Amino acid sequence: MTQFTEEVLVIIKRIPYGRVMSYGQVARFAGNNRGARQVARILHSMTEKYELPWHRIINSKGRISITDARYAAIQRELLISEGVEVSEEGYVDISIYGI
DNA sequence: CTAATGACGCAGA
DNA sequence: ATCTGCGCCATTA
Repeated sequence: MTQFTEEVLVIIKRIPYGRVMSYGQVARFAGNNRGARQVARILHSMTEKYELPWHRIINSKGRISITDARYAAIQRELLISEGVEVSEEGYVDISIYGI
């Protein structure tokens, strides 16, 4: 467990309800402006062990970036259940729901 | 040790 | 909007 990982977990826990952040944004907040990929991998492996709002993390284009269609669908539903508008293609208006 | 991989990001075309 | 190439870096083979 690196310090970066802990920082990332804390940052994600602080994302307010109904808002979203990008991987790169989280990485920068955690002190590593180039750690987007690491953030992605952390979420990929830690989502079931920690109670994290992992669904509030999308890519910088404001789009759901999960390759696994099943999980992508789940994330979309979770966001919608929080009042976030998500298109069929998985797009979110970051100018509204972004940080 | 090298090489491939990927829930990413950004600049170009 | 879509696609490509490059950079990045921990993890895995």
